[in-house]
Amino acid sequence: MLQRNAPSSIVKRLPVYLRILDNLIKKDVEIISSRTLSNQTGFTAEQIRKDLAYFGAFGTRGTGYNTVYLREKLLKIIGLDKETNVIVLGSGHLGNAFGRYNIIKNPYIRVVGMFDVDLEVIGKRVEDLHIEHFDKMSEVIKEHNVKVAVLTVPAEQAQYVVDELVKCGITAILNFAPTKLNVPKNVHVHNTDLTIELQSLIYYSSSEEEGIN
Amino acid sequence: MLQRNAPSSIVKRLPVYLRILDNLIKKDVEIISSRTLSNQTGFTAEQIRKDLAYFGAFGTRGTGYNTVYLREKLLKIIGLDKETNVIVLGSGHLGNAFGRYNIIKNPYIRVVGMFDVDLEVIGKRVEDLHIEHFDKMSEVIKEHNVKVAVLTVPAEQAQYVVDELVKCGITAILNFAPTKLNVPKNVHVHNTDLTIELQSLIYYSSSEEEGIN
DNA sequence: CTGTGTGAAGGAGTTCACAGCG
DNA sequence: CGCTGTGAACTCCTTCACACAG
Repeated sequence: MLQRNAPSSIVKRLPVYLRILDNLIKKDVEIISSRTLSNQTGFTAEQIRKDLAYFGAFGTRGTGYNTVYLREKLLKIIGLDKETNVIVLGSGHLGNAFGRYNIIKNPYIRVVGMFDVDLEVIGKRVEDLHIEHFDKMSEVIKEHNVKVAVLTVPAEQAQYVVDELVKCGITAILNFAPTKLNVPKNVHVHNTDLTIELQSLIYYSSSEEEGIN
Repeated sequence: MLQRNAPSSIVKRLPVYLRILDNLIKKDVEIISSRTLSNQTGFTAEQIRKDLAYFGAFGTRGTGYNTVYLREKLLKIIGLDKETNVIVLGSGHLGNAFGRYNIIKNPYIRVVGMFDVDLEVIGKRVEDLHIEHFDKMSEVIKEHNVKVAVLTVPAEQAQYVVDELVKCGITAILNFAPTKLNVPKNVHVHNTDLTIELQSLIYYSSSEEEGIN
């Protein structure tokens, strides 16, 4: 049942459900229907039911989903039922933002290291962390059994850093560097390229304008 | 030919091609084949050809694509042939990172305003900008004919800010706030939620581990 | 009688295979 | 002969329609 090969189209929606459940539980809502979830997510109710049903029958017919129960199931499915340690590579503006970002204050996810090569920033404090030299990376990865890394180094250094990460046993990388990373098949990379996001958005921003080239 | 309703699956790849072309042109490469582009992007060669052919026949059979010519076509298709002005809402860590990010040093895109409500940060300098109060937003949007906004405010304020943006004529929003935005159909929203990215990545990070619940 | 769970239909996007042009 | 351009096949995902359980 709890495979790790669910369609990515489903996987990327699971955290959305999780967040909404967190909010609902905070407001002491005990039951939620797929229709209400639909309103809050923008996904269709059928799709939400299919997504959840993919992992098992978590709802009650005629009633809906128990928020607390569903949340626990989702945590387990995603792998957030136990704390996940993460490291951040690169302490530029983006890495820094990431190290301080709310994400991190998420109870499930903990940043256990930030690394850079710039001697000027090494030793500086970001929240309760000190920026360390890349050299220390493998040590920290072993110590905290880290499997997930956030990559915010310049494009030119990205592949080198990734090769090191892979050697250290990292299996999932959130890549902000504007370049294609080559990794073994067992390593997952999510690319989040701000330039690309913005540029593809610009395509849509000029809808009303001229038609022909 | 130059519609604004190309499949989003294609649109999101266009900026990737553009970046590679920029790099190639910098190295004085004049011709590129879909196969080589495939190696550099990870997309299949067929897909690349389909993508480009969607907008017209830009290549030369038996040879490949002229880098400079293709780049110009892509710029026009995306809408980057003329400078695009952008504003950033929220000057927290992420907004700040964005305001300073390379993106911005992209010749096509210019950040013409950063806004916040926190009196402590208003007036501060980010690169060559001063953070201004939200009140000034509509003025700046009109002055620079801004259509694109980057939203990095807290989730609770996001919808309010978006409603204002829409009133001012913004048609495309890059949303980093972890919440669903309600907008008219003619406004495009791209959601980039760092928590969600990271959480869905964690799903894949634990692939080797236990199987059943 | 409400809302979930799900087979079946439909649609979108990708891959295949090859025709067409330089 | 090489590489683009493209119909056709295929795969994946979403939507529809409804059976089914509380």
